[in-house]
Amino acid sequence: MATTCRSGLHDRHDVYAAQCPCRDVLDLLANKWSALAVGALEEGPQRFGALQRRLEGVSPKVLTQTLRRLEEHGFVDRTIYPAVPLHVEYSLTELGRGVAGPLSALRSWVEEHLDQIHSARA
Amino acid sequence: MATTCRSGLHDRHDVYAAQCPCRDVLDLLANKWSALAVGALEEGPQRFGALQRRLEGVSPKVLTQTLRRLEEHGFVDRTIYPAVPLHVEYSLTELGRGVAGPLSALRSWVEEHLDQIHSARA
DNA sequence: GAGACTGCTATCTTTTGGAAAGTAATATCC
DNA sequence: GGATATTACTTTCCAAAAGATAGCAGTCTC
Repeated sequence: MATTCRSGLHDRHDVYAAQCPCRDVLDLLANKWSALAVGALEEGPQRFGALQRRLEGVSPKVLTQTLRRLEEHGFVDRTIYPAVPLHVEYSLTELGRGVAGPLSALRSWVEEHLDQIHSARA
Repeated sequence: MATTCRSGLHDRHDVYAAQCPCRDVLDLLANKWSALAVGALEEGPQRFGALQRRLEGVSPKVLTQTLRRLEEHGFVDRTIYPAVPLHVEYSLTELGRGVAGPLSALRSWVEEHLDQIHSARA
């Protein structure tokens, strides 16, 4: 079996290889709404409406898409409580709590360096 | 002057606020090609062609766009050496070297956890 | 003069993003 | 009993962005 996406002596995956499934995962995670959604869920399980309010400006369509893709890849759990009105809760899986670190670092970096970025503008 | 994008006791910026300029920066950086480009430039200044080969599968149009946006925001320097054939070099600014950390962490996390992600798939 | 090299633009098509409105299944209000 | 509210979405439509492909300008080599 060909391992086109592995490289180097340690046989690791390589995001720089076009054919590596890493690319799809990076594409999913390196994305504004995913970064914000995972960050929001870091504070605990949340309902659709709460997430929508937290991620200011997200449309329900895009939020649904984002959450479903995160769920497909195993970063988020979706739990339905069959109450009325309908109650759905999203939470991070262990994997989700894992990426939360790097994503949080990126978000924080942006917040902390915005003033610098502003003055460095061309 | 209104500081709609600042929140909390420490008067920091907030990526969750729709109107905060943070959003634009997060959108620029939390993006597949930006993450890969900054990572490639971490190894030293590189020419357009070299970057194109490194970021397997990127089209020249998208690479140009990505580099120009990174340049506009002060993450990348573009230096033209008026030689023949034309010689253009891209390199990270100090700000660029700053984000390189968080972005590298994200890329590495993906590479290191791909197997887990694969088996966690729904 | 044919081709190669570099760093792009220009054009076209496909995909995605975002705004707005609609839906289902109750529950409660008046 | 009809109107309205709630939750979590779909659906539809349009605009913006991403991606594939081709071409160009300028010069050097063969």
